[in-house]
Amino acid sequence: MQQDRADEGEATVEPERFNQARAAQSMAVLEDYVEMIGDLISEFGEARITDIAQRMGVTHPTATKAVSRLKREGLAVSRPYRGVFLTEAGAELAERVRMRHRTLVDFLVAVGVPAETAELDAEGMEHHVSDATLRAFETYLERARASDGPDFQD
Amino acid sequence: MQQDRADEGEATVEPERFNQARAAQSMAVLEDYVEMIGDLISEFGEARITDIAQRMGVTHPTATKAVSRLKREGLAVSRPYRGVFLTEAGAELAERVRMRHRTLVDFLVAVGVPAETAELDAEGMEHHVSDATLRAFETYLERARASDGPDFQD
DNA sequence: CCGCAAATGAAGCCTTGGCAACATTTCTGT
DNA sequence: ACAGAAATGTTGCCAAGGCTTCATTTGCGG
Repeated sequence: MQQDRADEGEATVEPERFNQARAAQSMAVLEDYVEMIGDLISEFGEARITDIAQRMGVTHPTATKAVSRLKREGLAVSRPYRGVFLTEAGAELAERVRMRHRTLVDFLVAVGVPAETAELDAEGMEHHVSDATLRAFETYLERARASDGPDFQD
Repeated sequence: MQQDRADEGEATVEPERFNQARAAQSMAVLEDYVEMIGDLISEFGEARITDIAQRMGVTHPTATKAVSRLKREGLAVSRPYRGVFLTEAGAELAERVRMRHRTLVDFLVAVGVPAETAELDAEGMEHHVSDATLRAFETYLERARASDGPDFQD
């Protein structure tokens, strides 16, 4: 293919950016479910389809489908008419997701985002926060806490 | 429905969070395309399907379908075998998206995220940044610039 | 002005993630 | 112990956003 116009140098790397964002997006739902299942297990010892569906704000067939995918990906296990449980990989992912979520929310609040908004935005943003960025947030939080930021309300 | 367990108070609002994230997600692709089309129009005076596809990192039928959706949503116009153009609403959205993207990247860099990473992460994150959060970022940037941040490497 | 390559369109397929409707299994209370 | 309710599973539908393959239109060079 010859593009006599669209190759100002960046056009070559540009697509990669979007592909990466799309990849992150495909993990997003899995992450949400895994985290939610982890929460339910912590609270009740098991995660029932009904509870998952309710908390995720979807109908139960949707939750079932998601769980199937989790099982296929080796993140969860379950038997018919029984609760859903996380595999080791699933539990690990859940923990990572939970920590990332917490860090992001704390960070947003620290830079002046209202707590409620931070919670809402974090839900969507978190899946796109890379390790490098997360580390930057953590560093920022440490410094902010150390220097007791002027207008930080933590 | 009666759930004797899953109503610790927060279970009622929880789903809303996810619904909102899902809604944002559904706009994400549109936003990307609109911004990209805006870029192409700025550069070449029109946006050709081929160029759009190339920059988005997708095949041309995918780009065509996306443009169809944009047209349906009243964000773009086009005639068969001709370039794609933005409606007023589309141009407005493109501008908003572009500014939000820029603010987010600047902000990330300001808090210590490496420039390249910031660019990559922003691509996914931006679609979930609410106006309130964006304002907080802007405020932060203003202050940081004013006080010439102590340990910020800008 | 005509042919051929490039660009665009059209059709059909896949997966994901929603949904509703219906079938089946568990569980619970009498 | 059993009937009805609740939970779960199954099936089939839809739209979005990918893809490939094939048809058509543009537009350029000879």
